[in-house]
Amino acid sequence: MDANEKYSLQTKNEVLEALELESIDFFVRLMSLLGLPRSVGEIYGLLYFNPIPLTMDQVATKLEISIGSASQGLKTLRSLKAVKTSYVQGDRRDHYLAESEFRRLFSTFLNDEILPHLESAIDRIKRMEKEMPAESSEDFEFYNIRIEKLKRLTKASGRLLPALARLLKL
Amino acid sequence: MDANEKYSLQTKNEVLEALELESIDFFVRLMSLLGLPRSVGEIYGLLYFNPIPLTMDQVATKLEISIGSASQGLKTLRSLKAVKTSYVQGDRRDHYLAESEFRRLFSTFLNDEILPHLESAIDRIKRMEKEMPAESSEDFEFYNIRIEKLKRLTKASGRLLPALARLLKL
DNA sequence: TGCTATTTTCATTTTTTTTTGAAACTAATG
DNA sequence: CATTAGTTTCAAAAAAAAATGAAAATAGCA
Repeated sequence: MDANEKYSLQTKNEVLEALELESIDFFVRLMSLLGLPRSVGEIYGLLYFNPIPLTMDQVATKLEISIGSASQGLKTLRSLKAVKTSYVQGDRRDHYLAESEFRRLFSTFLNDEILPHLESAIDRIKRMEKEMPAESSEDFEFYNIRIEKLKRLTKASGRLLPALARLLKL
Repeated sequence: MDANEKYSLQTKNEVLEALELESIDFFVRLMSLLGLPRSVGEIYGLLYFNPIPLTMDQVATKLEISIGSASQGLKTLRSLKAVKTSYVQGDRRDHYLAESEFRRLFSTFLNDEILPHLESAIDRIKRMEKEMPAESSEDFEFYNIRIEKLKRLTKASGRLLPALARLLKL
């Protein structure tokens, strides 16, 4: 089964099918850039171009992934605030819809995934300063410059995060 | 062998050792954020706090990794312009030094890893527009809005890259 | 409350990525 | 130009990450 065949089963509408495929591929790449597994990208990509909310079961069937993957993937997407559940009359299953405001998705991602690293980096640099050789030491200046550069890097990253958030007001 | 023991062999100087360890750990995390393997972070972290250029062999020995990993890792770092080789009198081996200007490292990374994705995203959106349902179609407006949002996303990302580069003038 | 549809969890399997190290290659040196 | 130190390559092994699916947990409904 080649990559293009995978999603071509149970197709009602060739036009939507093509869009869905492009969307899935698009978000698989984007999510993988953010370090998220393929299945998460597939699910988001599928939901993104679906006007009607889908159940977990429908997601798993359409993408031909296990319900375990679907459950895990939707959990990840919920935690990123990248999907919403919508209530559907007379159906007790959860129905999922893509959150199409990327701003929210990215800002959750930045806060959850990047900010903690930045904070731990700041702590680490403080520790490094304590571990510096004596000022009299031959290579003192070298180490000092290196630490200064790390400080500037974290400072720049700190400025970056809000700047990113601002630019993402799409 | 626990994580803290790994690098504590052949130590001449406890102060430098501690700094090296922190540096390695710092860059292992940073590189892994960029999707690069552990060994690449280890090598860069080791070189970053080394006033004296190291040979591939010394890198492999100090980090207790294979020469294959060291060779591969240094190749990756060279391609990212994250290390320089420096000539050492009367020694035919290559001697490696960390490029401590992060600006260069990141700008190579952005150009090599991110920009191509952005460009392929623009192509993809063009394809999506061709695959749109007829304007008369019930869900035309839905699909239209989704594609518009993708366009704005790529446009914002396009603005982001130069903005990042600017902010990284550390 | 008990029943059942739905969802989550997690041990196991599969897939992907990374590392290893020996063989092939390259190039400096006598 | 032959030797050999140094480096790269790449098939195989090891490790890490992701997916599977059955059992357990949960939650809506009668």
